[in-house]
Amino acid sequence: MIHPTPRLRFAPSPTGSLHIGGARTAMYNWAAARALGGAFLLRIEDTDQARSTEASLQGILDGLRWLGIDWDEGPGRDGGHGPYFQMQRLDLYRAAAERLLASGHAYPCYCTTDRLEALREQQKAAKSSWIGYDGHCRTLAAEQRAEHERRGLRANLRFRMPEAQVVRVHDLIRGEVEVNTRELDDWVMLRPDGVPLYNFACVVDDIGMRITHVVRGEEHFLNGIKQRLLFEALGAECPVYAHIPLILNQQGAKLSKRDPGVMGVLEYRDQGYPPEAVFNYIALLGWGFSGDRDVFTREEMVAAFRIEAVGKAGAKFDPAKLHWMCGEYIRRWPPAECLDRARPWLGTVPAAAFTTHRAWLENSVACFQERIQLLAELAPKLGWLFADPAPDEAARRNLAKDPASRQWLAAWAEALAASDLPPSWPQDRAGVDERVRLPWRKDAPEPACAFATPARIEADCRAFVERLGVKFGSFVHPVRAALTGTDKGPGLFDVVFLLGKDACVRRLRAAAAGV
RNA sequence: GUCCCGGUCGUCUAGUCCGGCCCAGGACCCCAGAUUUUCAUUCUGGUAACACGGGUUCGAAUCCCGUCCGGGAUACCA
Repeated sequence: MIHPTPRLRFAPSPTGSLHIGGARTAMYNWAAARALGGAFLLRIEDTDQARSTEASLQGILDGLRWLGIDWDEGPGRDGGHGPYFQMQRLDLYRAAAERLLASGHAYPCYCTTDRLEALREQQKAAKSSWIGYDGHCRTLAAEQRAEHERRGLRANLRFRMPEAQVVRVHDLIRGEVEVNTRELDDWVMLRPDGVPLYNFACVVDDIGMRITHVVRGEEHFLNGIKQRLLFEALGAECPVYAHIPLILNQQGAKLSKRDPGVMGVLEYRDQGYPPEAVFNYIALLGWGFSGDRDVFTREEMVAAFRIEAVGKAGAKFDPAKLHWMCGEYIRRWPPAECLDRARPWLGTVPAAAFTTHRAWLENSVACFQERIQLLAELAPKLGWLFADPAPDEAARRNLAKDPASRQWLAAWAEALAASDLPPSWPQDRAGVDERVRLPWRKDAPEPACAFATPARIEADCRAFVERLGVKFGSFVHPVRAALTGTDKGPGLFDVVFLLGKDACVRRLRAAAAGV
């Protein structure tokens, strides 16, 4: 037969947030669809009415969009195979159920929940090797059914599984696997109220939506067997299956939203994880780009992705590598982009600075790009730019280390007061930062600037320190402490350049005076 | 219990299909060193793995069997 256009789907139930596992499943389906030149659709499996919520739905859609996983068909994008919400497809399930009832593939079951529960208890208590529905209503005669109906009992519809039949499936991940239907029971397809259960709705929709490949978590492997039989019963061709291994927590069990350190996709967004880093990291959970590369773009992933290349073993989620990945991306951004991206987390930065001191802000951010892994880490590191900082413990130590340092600070304050340092925030820095891009690297060409550049500040400083007759290092530490209130941060001459004359002089004098 | 799947450095993995190029490569983490005014970045180096036992073979991480360990499934959830 002619190969149909590949069509893959991600089919979440809106009963919670999009977590790492779901995101990866969506991503692999998406990447496979793109790689195969097919379509990626989103179907919402909202048949669990008790747990489905609108908020969850929105969260899942937002999470997917944030990661850059877009869908060709689904909510908000009609592709002619909708509706894409299962609760809007009830008549389709009803019709399929009628057919299966007529063909004998399905039968009504009048067993009560109580009886079913008792049955399970009994099977467990007896340490039965087999647990499941006993087929009580499987062979009900027509008159018995009529009798039950007369008494007002409402039936579930069950699928009649073939007895002891070996079903052979080819799974893209697992290869050939045989399962005996003996292991499976007659499962419920449809509730009395017409709401379908997972396996049934899934198959009816996969047929209706022309799905060709199903990529999902391995917890669905046995469902795949049930579904294959249903496809056959409905006279439809079964899609190709790929059951991918689970993502594991630190203990090696299925990753749960309740595991410590594990968050929903949107929480990563809110904490300033770059989406492409999260995407990149998640892709690596069970799949490798190549033997020697871990960092790649979405496009590169699509070009390289093959479902069969996904591993068989579960992967543990490692927050440390995710953080590294985030830093890796942040460092690569141009400062302007970093500033824009970090804007939502820069609430403590005076709003005016974004318009009047844009370039200065970019320079400031640039000085920290190699020092952060999450965008949320930026704001706390920028405080000293706007207000004279109170020295932290390390800074106090550096200030107190050498009693003579107060004289140096005072002396350098006066030297700087007489120098051509750029103006301090919020004074107008008139094109200074446009001309001098930070962080300054010693091999970079010296830019033309009306004010002292980091390179000149350093040269002057070294000469000054030499005249003073002290070790450069001993001089620099208290200065940094006085200027930034801490012992870490960008190169000191970037700091002085960014801070400008007034602020530097003021802080050095204050520190010299022991304030 | 039963069925299914898995098991290469602490972690993610390459290599496994078509045995030799692997006394096992890359990345994260960790450690040491270099650069440096701190931190960070960068660079260099290091520690560290084929779960175990048999078998097949001239030769096995790669093939076969068993054991152990781990995970998943066994719903009127998805």
